[in-house]
Amino acid sequence: MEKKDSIKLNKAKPQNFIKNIIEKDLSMNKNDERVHTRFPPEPNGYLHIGHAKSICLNFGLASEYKGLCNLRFDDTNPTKEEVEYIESIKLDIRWLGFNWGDRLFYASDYFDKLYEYANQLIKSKKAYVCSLSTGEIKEYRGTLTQPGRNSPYRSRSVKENLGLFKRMRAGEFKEGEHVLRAKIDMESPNLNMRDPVIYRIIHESHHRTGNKWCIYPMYDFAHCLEDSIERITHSICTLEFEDHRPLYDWFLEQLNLFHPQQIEFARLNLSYTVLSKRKLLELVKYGYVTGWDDPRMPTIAGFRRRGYTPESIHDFSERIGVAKRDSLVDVALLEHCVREDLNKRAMRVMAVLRPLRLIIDNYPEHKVEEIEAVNNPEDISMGTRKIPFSRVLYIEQEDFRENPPKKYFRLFPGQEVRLKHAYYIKCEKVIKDEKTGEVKELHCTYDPESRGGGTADGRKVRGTLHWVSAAHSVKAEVNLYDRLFIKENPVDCDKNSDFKEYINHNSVETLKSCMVEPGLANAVPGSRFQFLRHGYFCVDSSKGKLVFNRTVQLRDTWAKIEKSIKDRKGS
RNA sequence: UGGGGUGUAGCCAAGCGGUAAGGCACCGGUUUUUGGAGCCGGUAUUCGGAGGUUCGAAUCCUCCCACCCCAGCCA
Repeated sequence: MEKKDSIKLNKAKPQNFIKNIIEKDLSMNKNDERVHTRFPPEPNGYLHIGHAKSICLNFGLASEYKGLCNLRFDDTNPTKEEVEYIESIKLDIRWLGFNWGDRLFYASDYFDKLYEYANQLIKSKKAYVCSLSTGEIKEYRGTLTQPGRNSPYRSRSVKENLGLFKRMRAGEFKEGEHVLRAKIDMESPNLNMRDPVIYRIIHESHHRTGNKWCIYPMYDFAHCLEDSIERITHSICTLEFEDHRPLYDWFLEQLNLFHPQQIEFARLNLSYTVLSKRKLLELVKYGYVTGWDDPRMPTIAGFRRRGYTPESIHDFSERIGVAKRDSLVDVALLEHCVREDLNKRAMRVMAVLRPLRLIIDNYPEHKVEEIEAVNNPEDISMGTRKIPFSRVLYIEQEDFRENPPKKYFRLFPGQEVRLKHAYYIKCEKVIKDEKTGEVKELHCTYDPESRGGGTADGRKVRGTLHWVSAAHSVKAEVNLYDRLFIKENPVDCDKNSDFKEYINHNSVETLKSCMVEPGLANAVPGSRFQFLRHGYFCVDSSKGKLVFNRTVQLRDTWAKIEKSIKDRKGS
């Protein structure tokens, strides 16, 4: 009994090290028992599934502990940022179902304050204007194994620094002429502490502050202060910032400000794709994909167009957990998450992707019947619909074999199968192209007593095929997607090769002559369906044409059996 | 040969001195008008390795090994 209860509890509340920290803080009354997180993207690209993990984490933690989560654009570098990205990021977060309320902030909102803090550091002799060139700064910094050397400008007077910094701001200098640096320790084993640059001159217009500024704060200086200003309690970021934490803490201590806690977790890696803005940008720029929202892209926009649901992405991010270990999550888990979600929600329809004509010889020529079909066997409340049935149908090419392999229980000469929702049919004759030998059409007979898919004599058939009535079906285009890369971890390559070498050049197959049941003619863009026995598909918005994108295939046991038969033969 | 991290099944991941959760994948079986879904069952004598402490170690100690991150005026 007791064991059962504890299992239930674990299931209901999976733990991770961040929750442990928060719960400990809460129990010690730290931060007045507040939990306040933030999601701080730089608007320099589209969000991907790795960001979704961070979004779910930050907003999820806030809601679980009755706290708040801010959205903050970390726009401290005008050379890389664009308004287009801001809009896409907001859209993606909303689509995921999160709400930042009235807490939308920008780092650039704090430029005045940040400038004040910098002056304060100068006054307390903790910052100085350095006039070394970029190359010289690098040289003075030393290496991983050798300590750095003090800049000759390190001992400038407070007065001189104040004056120079003011003139930097006034635009009196060219880019690179001077920087403001924190005065810490050039011999620190942590490179980040060797007098890091905290302000640099950039003569470029900023998307929000225009030409008001020509000096911009660096991440390390700005981020901790932004967090502090917003009274963030837990500042969650990825592992590569672990080395920056001492600096994060240093600024807050020097300025004696509210001190959020930085916590680092491992970023998401997903098999058979890449998750870095730089690499995704390359795919877009060089035309490997059609854009940031190409359904093959691991971007949130891509998954949306692919037919993924926000719920499935939440579920995924819950299941992968949060830890500090570098990991490569199997994309099969993500696929499982959408299947599970869509299985419960998607309406079943029949669509023949590669049509093969089938004529029922003993069915009256002009007769049309309306067959009732269940919309979703997982959810009877979704009701039923009528589908036309007639003498000439289309079935799937792969549902017929003239010479069936072992265990094949679809249609072949002499074999009886069921047409889903309709009748039993038996294959009587195969018409082939005389020259190519290609199967052109099938002639079958049906059992009028089997309407609805069962017979009075109770005889069983193994196979059930989907079909559409030729005269009533609607033509559609279907995009079948496969993984974008052929290598599980495309980034794992030696120095002289590139991740692009592992691109799967057959990652999309477009079928232009698919036949779908008539009810789909007016399907709304974005709506999702299960194509019976195929997978989940969603309507892509495109002018005039009916286009479906395959979200994910159904599990295919037969494909596995067939493969194992082939493998056995081969060996 | 500097510093910071991380090693639990094929892939994730819990575990915090009391005798290895859970999910995905995989393999059986059952059921089925989707070769889908469901249901039932199986899969780590052992936690990177070697020592040590302890009645008892994945958990504590010591040494070793492997992998990741850091030398932007990017974030």
